[in-house]
Amino acid sequence: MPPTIRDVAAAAGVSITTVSHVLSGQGRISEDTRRRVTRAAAELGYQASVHARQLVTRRSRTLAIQLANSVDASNACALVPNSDYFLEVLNGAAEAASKRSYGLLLTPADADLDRLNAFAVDGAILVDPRGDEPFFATGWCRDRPLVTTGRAMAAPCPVPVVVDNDLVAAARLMLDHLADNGYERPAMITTDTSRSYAADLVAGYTGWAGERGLEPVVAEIDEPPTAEGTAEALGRLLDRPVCPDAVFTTSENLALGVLHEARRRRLEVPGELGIGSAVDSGSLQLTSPQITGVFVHPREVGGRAATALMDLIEAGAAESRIEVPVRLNARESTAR
Amino acid sequence: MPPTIRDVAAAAGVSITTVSHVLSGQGRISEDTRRRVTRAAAELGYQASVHARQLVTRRSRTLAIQLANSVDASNACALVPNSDYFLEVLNGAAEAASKRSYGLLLTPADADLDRLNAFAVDGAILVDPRGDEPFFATGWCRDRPLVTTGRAMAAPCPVPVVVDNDLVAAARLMLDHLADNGYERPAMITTDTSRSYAADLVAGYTGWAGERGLEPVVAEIDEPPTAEGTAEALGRLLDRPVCPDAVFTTSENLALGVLHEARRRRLEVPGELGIGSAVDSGSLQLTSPQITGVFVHPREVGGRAATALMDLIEAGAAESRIEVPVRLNARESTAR
DNA sequence: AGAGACTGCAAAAGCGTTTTTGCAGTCTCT
DNA sequence: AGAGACTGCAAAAACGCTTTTGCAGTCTCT
Repeated sequence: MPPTIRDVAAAAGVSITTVSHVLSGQGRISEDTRRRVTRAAAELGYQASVHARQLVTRRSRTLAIQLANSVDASNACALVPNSDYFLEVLNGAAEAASKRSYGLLLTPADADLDRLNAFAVDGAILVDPRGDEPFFATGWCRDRPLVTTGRAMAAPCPVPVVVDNDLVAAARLMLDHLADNGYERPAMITTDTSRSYAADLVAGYTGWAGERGLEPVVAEIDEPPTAEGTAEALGRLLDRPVCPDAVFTTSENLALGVLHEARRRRLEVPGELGIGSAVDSGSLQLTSPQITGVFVHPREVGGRAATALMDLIEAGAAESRIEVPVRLNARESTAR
Repeated sequence: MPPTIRDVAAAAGVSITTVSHVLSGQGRISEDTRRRVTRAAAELGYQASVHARQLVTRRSRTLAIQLANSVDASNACALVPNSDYFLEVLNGAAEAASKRSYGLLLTPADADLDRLNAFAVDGAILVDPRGDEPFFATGWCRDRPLVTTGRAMAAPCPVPVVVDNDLVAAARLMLDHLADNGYERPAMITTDTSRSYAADLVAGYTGWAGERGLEPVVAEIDEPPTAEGTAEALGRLLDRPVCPDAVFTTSENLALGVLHEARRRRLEVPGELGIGSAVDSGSLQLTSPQITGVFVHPREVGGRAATALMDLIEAGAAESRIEVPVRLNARESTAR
């Protein structure tokens, strides 16, 4: 049995109150007593019980974080999807949390309300949720603050803080860039539009096309997005009577899949087909040609979300909508 | 204030003992009482306090996990390094933990002992640690079990469970493959050899070279490994009087960097230079040419580590050394 | 019919902290 | 010298559960 505060008090010849005060730097304690207690604690190797402390302070300095829990290609659950974007959001959140001595808890992907409630967390960050996650159930969000990245479109209750990019504008940025480079018939490949980022991008695309009198051409692929599904979607687009001359994808992996399939079909990129990804990533720079993408500052997204959540926990308030800017990184795949 | 067990007891007209027993399925309770309590709990929206429960059970069903906490290229701390390997280990651990209702806590990268002790975890998984991490301090590992992936070479205390690949054999597998394909002067590029996987690979390489009477040529690059550092290391190797005809790297990112630099130097791969990575990854299949790698089953590594840790926590015992097999995935970068 | 087993529930003892309150004793001032 | 402020510490009340123990009352036997 590890030593308790009582053992330290006995060893130092003081009350447990005094021990607590010394170790937490509270109260008025004489220099002499302070030294005695500190020494006794060190000699016993005393470490305050986290559980007892958390019970009384009602804080755990832990944030739950759930990344759009897709199922990966091998049908294995991926708590952290294999995507630079989520990884960067996670790292941004981790960095911000770390600075204020918070930890990040990856909750089981398939956990229901009861299982979620078994974890001691002060709040949760939901990255690109749909809104049907158990975190939105009253039993969870009544007591603990929630921050989302992207809007939870199916959420039954309002969320106090939403961190988001203006992805409608991002779509326009990319499409204008394609038009500037002489592409006349951009098509779009998207994943499941039940998440707001995909919905926004599609909305941006259809709006833009509408203004120009173009017929919007959108191929939606099934979850989970696979290389085969992407190839098949590209095939559907290319088989149309009026064949698109550029493809705009909602994620980096789709863009990589499109490039791969284009190469297989001996389509020249960027000559015969332009490719642009709505989410930039380091991996888009390692291809040849390198792929154009919209950089959405994922690290900042994660960081702002974590910071807002901690503010909500500690101060009870935070900015309710945080918009992170986007930037187009033009590369070879759209330069003809 | 959320309802407590006392509120439920009052509403159902029973003692708190009975409420606890009903909700946890313990003890002998009549069907009628059971229903009354269940209804009262549901009506009040009662959720047992995690903190109180954890205090008395002394369990949090949470595992700390720390991934070789390097610093990434931009000098930002990366709790989850941008590498398929770590991501897969993490997902493997998450999946295994999820199955048994455990969560995974990413602890602050720079946390000292006191800050680590502020988190309620039942044990920790250290992925490729060096041994100087605060988890190895007596104040931590005395009370809680520890499992490592790879051997913590500088650890002050023995670790109850180590999950590892036979990377000496992995190196030989790759080198034999290179020799079979006609490469005669393989060189090696490695990261920091203070982690056991790099040390083992280097040992495997020098042993293999010694047996064949070859002079081992090893370039070690500084932490953190960058594209520039890799390019520079490759340059050093190529400038030697006897120029290597193949490069064996300790990680996927090094291999990608080598391929990139080789292309820049107009070196033909695999013709003039063979490339093999000691750690396979999905990204090695997206390059052209695709890169040969040794698949080390990272998902299984993470899964076995988490399972062993949970066994240690619940049963107090687990297999002490777990070896995960390796497999060579030969691809275009070594096929001449 | 009486002994023993069984049933259904409550009382109470923790679990190990934090924090408020209170109380002697000592200082400082007029 | 006496009032008031200040100092250094302890007592005790939470925090909200789990779990052991005990105790009536009811059954089941011989």
